[in-house]
Amino acid sequence: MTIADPQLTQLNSPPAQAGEDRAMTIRDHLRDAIVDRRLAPGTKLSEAEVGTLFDVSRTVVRAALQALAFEGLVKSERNRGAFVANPSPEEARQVFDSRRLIEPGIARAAAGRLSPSDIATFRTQLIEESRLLAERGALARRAEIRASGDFHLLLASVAGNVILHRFMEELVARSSLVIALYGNSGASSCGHNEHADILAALEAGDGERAAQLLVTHINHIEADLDLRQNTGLPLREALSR
Amino acid sequence: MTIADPQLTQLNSPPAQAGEDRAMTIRDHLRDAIVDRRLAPGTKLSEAEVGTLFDVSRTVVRAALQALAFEGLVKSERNRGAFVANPSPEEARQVFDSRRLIEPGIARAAAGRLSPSDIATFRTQLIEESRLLAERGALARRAEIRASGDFHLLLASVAGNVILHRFMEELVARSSLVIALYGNSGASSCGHNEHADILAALEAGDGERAAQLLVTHINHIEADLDLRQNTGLPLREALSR
DNA sequence: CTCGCCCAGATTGTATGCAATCTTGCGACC
DNA sequence: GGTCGCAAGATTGCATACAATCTGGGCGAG
Repeated sequence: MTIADPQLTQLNSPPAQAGEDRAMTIRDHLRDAIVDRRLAPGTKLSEAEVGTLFDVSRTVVRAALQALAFEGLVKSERNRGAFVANPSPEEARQVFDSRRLIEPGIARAAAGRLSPSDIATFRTQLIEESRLLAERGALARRAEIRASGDFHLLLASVAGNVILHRFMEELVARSSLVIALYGNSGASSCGHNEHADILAALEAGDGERAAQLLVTHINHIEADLDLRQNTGLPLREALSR
Repeated sequence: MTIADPQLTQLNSPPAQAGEDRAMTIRDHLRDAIVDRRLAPGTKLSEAEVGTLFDVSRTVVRAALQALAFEGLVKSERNRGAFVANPSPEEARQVFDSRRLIEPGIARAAAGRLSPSDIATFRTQLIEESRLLAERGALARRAEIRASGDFHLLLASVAGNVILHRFMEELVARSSLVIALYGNSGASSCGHNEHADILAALEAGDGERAAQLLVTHINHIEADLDLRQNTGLPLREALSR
């Protein structure tokens, strides 16, 4: 354990981690850390530092960072390095606009393909969400945001379109970032039982209603944000970090 | 000019190409070649070979190939290499499903934001399409598919959502691949004057009509494909190449 | 005291070398 | 004659070394 940064624990996975792709493993760890807000927006991700933390060479780190940059979670500047993305209010709006456009269609598609096993998975998911909602503490809060996103990803998965699923993965991840940045509520971001209502509509085969509920749900999430343009200072990530 | 492969011409760009990103340049060249079908689906993209062609090291090539893999234009297999994507009929359907979901929303958004300068750009674009439509030959055909895609990208650009624009870039590129693979028409993929009709609706501020026309347009494109599951043989890219 | 230049340290960009893995052709054995 | 095994070649995965570029501080001129 040569870990210096307490933010990034649970590394050093079993050394015999099957010869799978180490870059993707690092990408996933970093993404989790970003979405969980253990890594604040604007944080510099030095290749050497990340490489040391995961005990790999910069080559592998670069691949992971490139992947995250493609997903929009990391902003990479030439000859300057990679930073955790710091979405502007405008970008935040675009994320939610995109979701309002895509998710209703996903809901309609999912309504016609929901299998009993899917329903079971959804129920498990909702129970987990409730459990986390009841808990207190920053840690549970993180897990809750995460779980809330998983619900939407599950929906996309059921819809059966791999491309849209990937789009949703990106949008959900970026939403987490945005919520972390601009969320100002005590009433936790998602929560409520809107997810349950959506599932109910899906089970009833009413894709149209599920779509409508989803839009409302997304609106609620966005309404909880403070997207006023406080960032009048574009002086290079101005004091963002 | 140390180019061995006649498929890839127009390389060796001006040596003094500003210190910008060489990996992205290579990515763009490869993407053009794929979309133009100068590189057939299934073609192996050896790191060493590509590196030689562009006169860069494998490091840079790897970055370019990784980027293309993210976009879905290249399929990368561990320890085996990168290949031009060979979308299955199912993937092809998902591409068009995705477009039917996203593009109408883009059209509605664009309808409210169309500036006079946008209109001028659209007109130029349409003229270019007509010109290419009139021409004969495989080369003009390529350029026509390309130009047709550009129309849709222009639309996404006008809509003003960067995220959706990137999604559309990916979808349009993959559409070109699909059309190249499964298009069986004499009636060229897009063509018609559906684009002109869509623009007219936009100019009239009738986003709803533009959206409707766009869906019809996409349906026409897809209807021109032969998506029967001829690939009953999943024996690893079976004789695809 | 302020402004500007310049140099040193740090960080990223790229090339290359070596190890690991896959492919393929040949030969031995059944 | 066919099948399995194996070894050589080729290709990718990864690490490291070096070059290019940026950042920040110190020094000198005005």
